[in-house]
Amino acid sequence: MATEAIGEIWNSTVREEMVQVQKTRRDFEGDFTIVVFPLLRITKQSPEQTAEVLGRKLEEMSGLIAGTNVIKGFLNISVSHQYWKDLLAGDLRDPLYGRSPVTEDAPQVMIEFSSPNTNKPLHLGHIRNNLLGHSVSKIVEAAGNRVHKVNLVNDRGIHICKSMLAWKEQGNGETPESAGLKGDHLVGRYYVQFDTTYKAQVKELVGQGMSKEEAEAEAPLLKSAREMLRSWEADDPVVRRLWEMMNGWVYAGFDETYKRLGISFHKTYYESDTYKLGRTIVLEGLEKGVLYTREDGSVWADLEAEGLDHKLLLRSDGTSVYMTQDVGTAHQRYEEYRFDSHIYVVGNEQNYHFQVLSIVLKKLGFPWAERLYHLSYGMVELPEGKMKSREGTVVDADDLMDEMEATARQMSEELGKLEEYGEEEKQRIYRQVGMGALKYFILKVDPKKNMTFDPRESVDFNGNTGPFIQYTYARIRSVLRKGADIDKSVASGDLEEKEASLIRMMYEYPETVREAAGTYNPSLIANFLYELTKEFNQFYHDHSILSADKPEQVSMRLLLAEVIGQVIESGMDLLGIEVPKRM
RNA sequence: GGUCCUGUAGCUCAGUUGGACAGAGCAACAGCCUUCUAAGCUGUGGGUCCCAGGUUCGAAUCCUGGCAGGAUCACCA
Repeated sequence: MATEAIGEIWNSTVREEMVQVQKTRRDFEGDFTIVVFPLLRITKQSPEQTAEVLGRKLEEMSGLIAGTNVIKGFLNISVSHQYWKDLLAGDLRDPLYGRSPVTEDAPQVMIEFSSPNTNKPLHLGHIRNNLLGHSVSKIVEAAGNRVHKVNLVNDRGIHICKSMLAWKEQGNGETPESAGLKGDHLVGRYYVQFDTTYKAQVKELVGQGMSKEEAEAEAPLLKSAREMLRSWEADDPVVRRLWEMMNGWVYAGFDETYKRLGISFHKTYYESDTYKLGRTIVLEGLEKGVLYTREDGSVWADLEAEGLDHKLLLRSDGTSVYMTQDVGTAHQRYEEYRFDSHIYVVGNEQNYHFQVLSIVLKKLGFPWAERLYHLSYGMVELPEGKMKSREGTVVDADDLMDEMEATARQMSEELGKLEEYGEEEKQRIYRQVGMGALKYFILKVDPKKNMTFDPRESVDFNGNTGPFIQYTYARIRSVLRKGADIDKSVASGDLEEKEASLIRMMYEYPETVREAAGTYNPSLIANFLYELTKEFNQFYHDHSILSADKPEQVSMRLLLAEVIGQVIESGMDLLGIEVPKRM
């Protein structure tokens, strides 16, 4: 509309992007602002004049505009309160507001996340991965795509053999039941056990005069692990049985952790099934001349034209490497799903890998290579530095969740809330609040950034946190319970500025969801929710809802509260966070 | 050394396609619970947006060059 107005006044055509419409900043009056600086070349007038003239024209043209004001080169437009009221009584009441329907022929998005190793329990880094993957799946789905969540379990290899070996030699038949431990923790313990014994052996060999490198390669324990891997690959039934048993323990443990985190997958792939994939494709590429062979028989891709190095694709013994497998699984998944895009949620330490993967697939002639997207996230660091499993400085996922819930309980008891509720309901609320704090803390940060996590202080329950948003939601539920018999359909009181501002904020929700889906960035939604919640809290503080002056005003404010509750619920759902009805 | 990412208040982080005096929370200090939940609200203090150039009416944002931190460059996954 603004473009038309400009056309009429100054008799020239302007392109859409020359007219910048944005949200008016808080300290100025108005809802939307047009920045007129780009238009000056057309208008040949001062910024103030241009804005004045344009403002008057727009007021004439549209009944929705209640007024305009000009400050420097900024034309602030106030939208009529009637417009906001209509929005409140209309679109905003839809529980699916902000979400696009997923149709039969909607684009298909495949998203791979979690991807754990079966030799140790999940830690804080995995939590970030899992939460991101889960939330992005929800967001992408809310934007109208068909989403397939998949997990690729790294269940084979020398590292798995290490814990198997340690258990075999020193485990005395211990099981999760006999040890009273989650299976993944038990297996993780043997992985550490291996490392300890291995280091002792290396030290001893060095003491006997061996060089460190030599000792590391010659330590009998490592040799046994290699031997075990060979037996595994040769399908040795004894080794396979041990492998299946111990992996079974780990899966049971992971399932528990996943359940607690609230995440799930449509399909799980296992590397033991896929590790040979990709070989055929690579050999075809070799025939086509896209790849080359070295003297020893190994197969390589030359990526120097792309500014990268040479990359190994098949070992000299003809076996696959990680890259080869990923080429294979991507191909397999494309054949299976014909995905329109494929997101890999993997830490930024693998940026190079995914850069290469995409190039190699393109070289091999797959047009869908461009549809792969690496959602790369930063590391989670502790105040004292990086987490190192060998130094015991990892934050275990299960322990962390325990702590969060315990803190939620302690907090709640100190505040003396929930006293009249049953133990079961209390438990549920502690869980929701504790997990809400954890999830929100991680998701509110831009994925690509490294973040520091202080288990003692960082995860707070005040301020820009999950519990703050949950708390606001609980208050909304409370006021709705008390006003349950008030008719919300007669909502027609006058809108105060703060109320209009809340509606305007919600007006931006759908765009925020779209943007978050386009950039795979849940933090946009988290920060949006915080802004909205904070604004509502302020409103709630100095405006009474149930005892407003006029009945229609009570009705309107209740409706407003209800709608905000819905948006919070919807947004938190996209983050994978539950909202308690009371807390 | 090559490539990629990051650098904003004491700390943890926001900052929309370049726009108005750079924002929150935590921490510190001062207030507010007989009234819909005080996990809340109000106020005060706190900034060379890493540095230097450039583009622009306008730069935390874009470009170039530095500096600092992180990741990565395996016949590991």
